[in-house]
Amino acid sequence: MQLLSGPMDNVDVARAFEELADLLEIDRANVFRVRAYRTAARTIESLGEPIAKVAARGVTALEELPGVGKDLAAKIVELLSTGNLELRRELAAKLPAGLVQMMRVAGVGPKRARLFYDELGLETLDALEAAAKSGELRTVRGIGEVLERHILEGCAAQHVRSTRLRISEADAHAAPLLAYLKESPAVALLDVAGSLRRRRETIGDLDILVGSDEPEAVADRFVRYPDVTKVLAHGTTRCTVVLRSGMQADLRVVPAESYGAALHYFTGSKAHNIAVRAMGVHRKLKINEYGVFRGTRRIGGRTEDEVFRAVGLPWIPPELREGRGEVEAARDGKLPRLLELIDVRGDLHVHTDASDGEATLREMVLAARARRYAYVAITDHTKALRVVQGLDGAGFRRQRSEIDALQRECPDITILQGAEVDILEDGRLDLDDESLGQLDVVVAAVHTKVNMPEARMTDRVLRALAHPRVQILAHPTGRLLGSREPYAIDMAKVIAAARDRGVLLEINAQPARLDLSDTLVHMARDAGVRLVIDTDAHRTSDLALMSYGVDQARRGWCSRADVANTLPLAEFRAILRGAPAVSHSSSAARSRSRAEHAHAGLP
DNA sequence: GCCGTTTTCGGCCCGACTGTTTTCAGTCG
Repeated sequence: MQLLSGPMDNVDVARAFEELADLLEIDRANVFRVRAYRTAARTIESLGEPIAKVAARGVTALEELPGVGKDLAAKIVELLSTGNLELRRELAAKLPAGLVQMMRVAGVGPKRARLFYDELGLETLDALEAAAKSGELRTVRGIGEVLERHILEGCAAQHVRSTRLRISEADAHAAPLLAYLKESPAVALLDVAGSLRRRRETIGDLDILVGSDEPEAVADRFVRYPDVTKVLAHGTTRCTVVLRSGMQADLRVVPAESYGAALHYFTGSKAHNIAVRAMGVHRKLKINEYGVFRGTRRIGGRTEDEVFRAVGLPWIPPELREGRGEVEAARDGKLPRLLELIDVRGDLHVHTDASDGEATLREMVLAARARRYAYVAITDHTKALRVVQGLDGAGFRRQRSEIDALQRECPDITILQGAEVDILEDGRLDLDDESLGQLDVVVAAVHTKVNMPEARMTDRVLRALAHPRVQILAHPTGRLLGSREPYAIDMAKVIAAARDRGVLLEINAQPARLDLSDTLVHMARDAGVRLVIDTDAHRTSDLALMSYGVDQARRGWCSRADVANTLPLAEFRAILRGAPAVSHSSSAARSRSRAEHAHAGLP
């Protein structure tokens, strides 16, 4: 952690607490004290609003956060006001920062890092690597030839730090592995668990659960999977391997009567499991991956539902299991009824080869129709985006007549003409008002000059939202997972402006974007902002990405009512900002009505 | 360091695997 010039955000505060937890662990502090710092770090990182805002409401507001008490609330205030912590300075004075780096090496935890420092004086990762190479490490009690080799490999891996994969990539790796396991007659039950089942936007490793009476046979088949490059652990109920992609995969095998308990346990998250098990403790129950036990008697665990029921809860969808209040909401009967893919009736952000799409207007519309959508908005780029050959006013007028012709051919889906209008550097729109007025849907987005300071970027977007024709703000933070951080922008202000002006905020379903993030979705929903889920499709196959957007909306606690493109067309148009009181063109109205009946499965 | 449907003190989720030593500590999830 460094002293920061600007104010600390939630991630900065969470990282500071995590680092403190590492240092305390090396310092042999009480394990529960260490855990308290980690719990608070998770709470803050997944908070729906800036921690500074909570702090501004007073120290009591901080203490109301789960896992934050008097002491940690004071430390948050200290961090926000000074950028550092007295405790951290004290620990740093006696423990080199390199010890925290050493803990990142697989096989090195707090105990060994401390041992290497105390006995060999190792202070950095490089020193650890050198000691492993020279054989010096083996003079430490508990370190043999094998651990020395593992640590050496771990040091090398630090230099090519493996990153988390996008969820779509993890899906692509998981599917063939699951199919391979399913071929074995020993595999009775099979599910992916972990963060992939919770549908997190990025995935660190694959967790696979099998129900079987022949665990050894399943484990043996798993480690023989052709894509396995390394076996890290090979036990009877648990195996860990590294796949050719560099991704780690864990297998756990349990008997069928334990399957639900194991699925719950391995789905996580850790914070969620701790919350559920704590409820079990109150009821004098022991919950582990083998079942729910009262004393030695198993009282449940064949299904997940039995686990939840044992502690008096309804089943909680995996997407909500992040320890962000879902257990309390379930207890109070306040879980949202999450939307589903089948609820989506249209896609409102679709490109064609008129700008940077790969398919023609006709191909995209037919592909949308094949998904049984009631409506689709064609939203090509405007001309300021030079790299993609956007359209100007004349271009959109030409496209309108093409759309009208195609609409006559395809009465069972309503084709809306829209645009993804560039928000210029000063917040003006890249299309004249008259042309904007001709469009059915106006989607606005920032694409250029993405490195502006926060105040200017925020003003820029707020000015665009103030334009009466802007109806949807696309990929609001501009992030690209793994390659570009979100713009510096005050999303609390953007959300408030969207609410006040009736602008819809997009959940962009592209797996590299998933923008808004789950916590921002939650924050927007709480503020009463309506969302739309769009694929930003540039080819027909992209329309299938809608499921990733739905996953993200579910992680943000959205029900159908929170997402505008679950509405029938007439209702969707009615909530669009600046919508006319009565619908125009009678032929369009007729075709809309037919399309909606088709979607609802009516004659 | 947090927290309260038994508690303001005394708990805190729970187990598997590995490498090492020879009964277990450390790490990991």
